[in-house]
Amino acid sequence: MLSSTATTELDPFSPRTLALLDRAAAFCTTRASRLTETRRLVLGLILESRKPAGAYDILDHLRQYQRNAAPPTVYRALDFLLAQGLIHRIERMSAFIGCAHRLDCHHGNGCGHRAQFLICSGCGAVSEVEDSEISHAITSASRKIGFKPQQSTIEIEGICASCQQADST
Amino acid sequence: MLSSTATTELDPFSPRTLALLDRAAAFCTTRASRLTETRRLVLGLILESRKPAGAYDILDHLRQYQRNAAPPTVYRALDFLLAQGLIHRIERMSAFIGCAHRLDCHHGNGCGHRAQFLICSGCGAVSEVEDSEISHAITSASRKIGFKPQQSTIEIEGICASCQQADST
DNA sequence: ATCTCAGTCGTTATAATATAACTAAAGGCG
DNA sequence: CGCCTTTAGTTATATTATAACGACTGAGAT
Ligand SMILES: [Zn+2]
Ligand SMILES: [Zn+2]
Ligand SMILES: [Zn+2]
Ligand SMILES: [Zn+2]
Repeated sequence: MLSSTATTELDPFSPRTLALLDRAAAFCTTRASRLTETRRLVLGLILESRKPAGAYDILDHLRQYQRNAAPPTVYRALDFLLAQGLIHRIERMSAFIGCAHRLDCHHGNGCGHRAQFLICSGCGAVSEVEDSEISHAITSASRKIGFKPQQSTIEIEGICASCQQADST
Repeated sequence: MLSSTATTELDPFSPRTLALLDRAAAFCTTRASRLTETRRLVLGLILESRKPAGAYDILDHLRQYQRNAAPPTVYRALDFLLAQGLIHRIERMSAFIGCAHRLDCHHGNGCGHRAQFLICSGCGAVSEVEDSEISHAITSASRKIGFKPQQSTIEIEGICASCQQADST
């Protein structure tokens, strides 16, 4: 599930991932939270994966760098990363992806967001979008019945643009 | 997790549930699918529960009526009921609820629908709604990036109306 | 009537995901 | 340093879900 583009034992990540990890480190500094080595490795492994990474996939890869890693090692790191908003959990897949918004956008760090996820059943890729129309519709539908929404899971399964092209050839 | 309003060993369900089971049986007849005794029991147990029922909760209760029920017994019944659209799986809870639309509405049986679920973090109740604004927003957001949506998981966690009242007293 | 095939179910074992509980080490701070 | 909080190691276990295989059942076909 995780791609294997590791270069060295000591610094396994691609330049892109390293840049994102630097952003994550800076972000954690501003929040006075600690991106420890284990947490950084877990985030890096998630960012390297082109598909959502399962906890035990992450564990397998983590063990290349920390021999004695165990399930709690990974789940604690995941809990931390979720709490910081650096990753998302995809419920339908029991798997985790990096937050595109937190690490990739140019709106500045720390702004909250309400994301939706488009899951391609062809290639398994998941893309994160932030559509205000969906968010508003959810808020308004909730209000209609007196429900006070706090957190949403929006996961849309279907076929991504590139898989549609691949099919039509 | 399941309420215990069973009346007799042989016919454990409330009048309301019995009526819904009758509808389910009629619905299955129209589709030439078989609502067997085990499947009927599992659906009944789900309908009796005021909260989403986990597979192993269902199993515990099912064993009162079928001593040798095992996990596959329940999961097979759940697979069938999901395929018929008689229940939904709530991903965030790994649990199952009856489909309000299929069994309760007056639009006639067999019409598909795109439901959303409001999960109360106070009382654990889940209500199913069908909001076209949300559905349209999802379709339109998907189209914007060339994604072809097929199936959505929309789960909104928050506080239901009655829990809000309870808090404010 | 019996054959056969698909669908259903019983049974056992195991896979996959996640957490509890306790101990030890590490880091911030007076 | 000594104290306290956070983080991590370790073992065991809980929770959710499926694989695999054989037996039974019931509806048509021969
Ligand atoms: Zn995000
Ligand atoms: Zn795709
Ligand atoms: Zn429904
Ligand atoms: Zn409530």
